[in-house]
Amino acid sequence: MSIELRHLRYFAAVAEELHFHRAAERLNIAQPALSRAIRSLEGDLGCALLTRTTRRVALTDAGRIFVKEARAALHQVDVAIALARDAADGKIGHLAIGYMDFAINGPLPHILSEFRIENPGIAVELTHLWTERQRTALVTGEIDVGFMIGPFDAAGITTTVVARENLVAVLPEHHPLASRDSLRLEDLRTEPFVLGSQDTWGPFRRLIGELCLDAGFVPDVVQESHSSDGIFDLVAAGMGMTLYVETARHLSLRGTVSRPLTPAIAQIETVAAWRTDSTSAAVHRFAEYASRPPHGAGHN
Amino acid sequence: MSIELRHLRYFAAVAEELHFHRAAERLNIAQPALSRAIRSLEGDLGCALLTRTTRRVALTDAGRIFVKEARAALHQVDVAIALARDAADGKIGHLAIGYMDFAINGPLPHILSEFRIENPGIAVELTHLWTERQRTALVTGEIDVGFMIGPFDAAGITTTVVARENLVAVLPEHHPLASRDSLRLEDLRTEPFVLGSQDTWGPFRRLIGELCLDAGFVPDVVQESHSSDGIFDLVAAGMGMTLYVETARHLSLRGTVSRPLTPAIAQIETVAAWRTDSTSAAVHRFAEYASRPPHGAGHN
DNA sequence: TATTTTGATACCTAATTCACATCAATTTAT
DNA sequence: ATAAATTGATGTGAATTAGGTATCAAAATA
Repeated sequence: MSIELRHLRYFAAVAEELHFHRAAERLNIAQPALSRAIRSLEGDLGCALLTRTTRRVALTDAGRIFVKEARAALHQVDVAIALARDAADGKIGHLAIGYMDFAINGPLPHILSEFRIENPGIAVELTHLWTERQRTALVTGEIDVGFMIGPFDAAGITTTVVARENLVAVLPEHHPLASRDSLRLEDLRTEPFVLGSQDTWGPFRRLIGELCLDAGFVPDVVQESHSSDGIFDLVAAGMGMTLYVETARHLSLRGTVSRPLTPAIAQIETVAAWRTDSTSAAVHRFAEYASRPPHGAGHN
Repeated sequence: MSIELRHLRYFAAVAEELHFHRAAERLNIAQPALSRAIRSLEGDLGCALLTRTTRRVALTDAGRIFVKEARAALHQVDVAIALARDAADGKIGHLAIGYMDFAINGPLPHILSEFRIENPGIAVELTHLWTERQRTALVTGEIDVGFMIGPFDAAGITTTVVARENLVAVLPEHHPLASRDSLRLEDLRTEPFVLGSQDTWGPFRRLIGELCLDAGFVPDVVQESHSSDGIFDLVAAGMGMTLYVETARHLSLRGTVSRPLTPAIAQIETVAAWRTDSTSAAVHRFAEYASRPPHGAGHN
């Protein structure tokens, strides 16, 4: 009735052997079945592909062109099959990742570079999103994986902690307190603060607020910024000081210095999160990398 | 057992509708058959293409990639079918044409240009071959169509006359006889002749020989050349004169002049020839053009 | 003239595909 | 909360079809 891949496979074999018996042997079928299949194919096409005398088989012009195109079609099917399997194995695919500042300045680059080297077939797309925004992005499928401040509880979302860091105070380079090796939170009672904006840095702002309250004061926020860079620039400009995660040490080359807070009053968690019911093998594969204990530059 | 186009067609429909019942309707089959076919496809692939709840159907990553590739495969099959049919109709194909000098200086360009304009899908390959050589080339399939001096009789070869021309005498520009409007063959009795070489211009040489003998002399051949250009160059250089078909008038801009032979003692036939049993639709199509009566510049 | 080669045909069997009826799970409506 | 509707999966029997064996017919070869 209609043309199937079987017909193409059979015809390709006949076109190569130019001999029904040998072609049938190669296809592991009997010669009459092959003869009939080819005739049926010709019938469906409405044109002859072969000229057969009882002694010789030859391709017609149409046959010559058809084998070429049919082979291409068969190859394309093989490609489709191979790619589907690779995709199922998570060898190829697409991954939309959302991240916030602590992640990109912390564990994310390392996780990402390892992942990309070992999974070159997976295209990764990075989007900067504040923690709260990632919640909806995960649910809508806008992103497959999110990196945000923990703890992060949401129905149907699985998380794993990728970093657990102490806080540091970040001060202008020439600030009086910069001469000390470490600081207590209470020492900052009267200092002007530069912090992330309330709307985009919600969870971290709330955390800072609680810690300061525990230390017996309300921070005097003199400036806000949406970005880490903005905050550091303001600190460097002497507008005030800020609290950040340890990793900020790496960034202390812009007129700021960072000093550990002692005692270690809080551990800031950065978590990776993805939909628990995700069918994406790429996500599962990535989740493994995110769940590995941090290597090297960790702090213990 | 093995993946067939049916599976791809079915899956493409499901992937578009994301609904088994609607997809089945579009495919004109019942829903259970579709469900089973897709499961069988997934089994063959060894991976899931769809996630189905009882209420919702969604593509997996593998499914997303597989539809794309499967669609490409289906398209390639359609292309194969369309091209095979076009080839059978002679809309596309390949044509190897052999020609000798009279043809390329005569009717061939016109036939060819009409043919190529109206059959842009057929690739034409031209080969210069002397008449005798075309006989074997036709049989071996080296060429599909030949243009040569007629009559041309060979088993299994069909011919059609594409030109029937009178002879002209071609003289050096300043030759005494050039002053006359027309010449009789007898006038050339004592002239030196430049003719095509015996081995490659066999039929024409024999013809000239017979005509001269009828006129009561044997031509004094002082020079030979394999090519028309070579002959004309030798004539222009004053080595002698030659006989050629009328069409040579078009070429009389190289120090030669041509004068009709009167009375018209011979009609030189140029014929097109092809294998009678040719399966090539391109050949049949071309044969139509060759068999059309010559237009325009003909002589009657 | 006999033999071999090779594709086509006849006939039968086995596998596959499909449709109908039905089920089970889930969502929607009342 | 319960009934109804939606939707994909499953069971079963029927029909189509692909394949195998035996055989034929034509052409080349000895």
